[in-house]
Amino acid sequence: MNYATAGVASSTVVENRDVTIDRLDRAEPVDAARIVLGSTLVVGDVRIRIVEVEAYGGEKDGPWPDPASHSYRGRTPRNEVMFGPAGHLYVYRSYGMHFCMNVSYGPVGVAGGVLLRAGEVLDGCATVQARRPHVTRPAEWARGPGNLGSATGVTLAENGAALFESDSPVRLEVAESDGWVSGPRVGVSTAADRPWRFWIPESPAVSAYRRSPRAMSADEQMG
DNA sequence: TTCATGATAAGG
DNA sequence: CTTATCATGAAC
Repeated sequence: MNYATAGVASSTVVENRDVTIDRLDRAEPVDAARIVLGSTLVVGDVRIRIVEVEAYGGEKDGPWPDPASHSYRGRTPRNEVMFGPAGHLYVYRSYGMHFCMNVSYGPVGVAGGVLLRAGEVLDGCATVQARRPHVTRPAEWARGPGNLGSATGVTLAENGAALFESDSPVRLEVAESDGWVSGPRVGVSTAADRPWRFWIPESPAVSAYRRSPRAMSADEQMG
């Protein structure tokens, strides 16, 4: 895929809460995605290193119009969290059966979210294995956004959780990733070629790229 | 490679 | 009411 670009990050230091929230509040979509990539998601005794994310923008009239975003057509009960303060968890039910997680970014009133697509289970393996009894390979426990939701046990009950508060049921510990790659987003039927998917190339938990069958290719658009 | 699954939201 | 969607696992 010729969309791929790459970069190298600077450190592996875990940032403090206020710095992280401030960075997310001011972030553009691709900045927000790079902040979240490489961080550790903590739910109970389960710790998962996020190795694949996608940036989603917001409203048609906002700073990052994105027809593939749930918030493109305005505020609804489902996407409310995307419009709230940065650093909160937006959980949605995908295709009626899976729970997928996003990290909100941008100032209050401006919608934005980073979809968590895959991760490596660092701790709580027994808990995850119990939730995913038919999956034996650890690399596949949290590969794909629906599987990540399944591995963590997160549901709509955790929607809106403050990811940087110590008493939150879902938390995020931000650290810089060693390196990253970007390419087109998965599964979206519009703006599919926008290179807003980011992943850590050496990770075995990165999900396979699967373009939406409804997404028009660049060639088709040209006629 | 295609299909069933089935909540949420938009459009007729 | 009908159709599309930030997906997955199983069937073909």
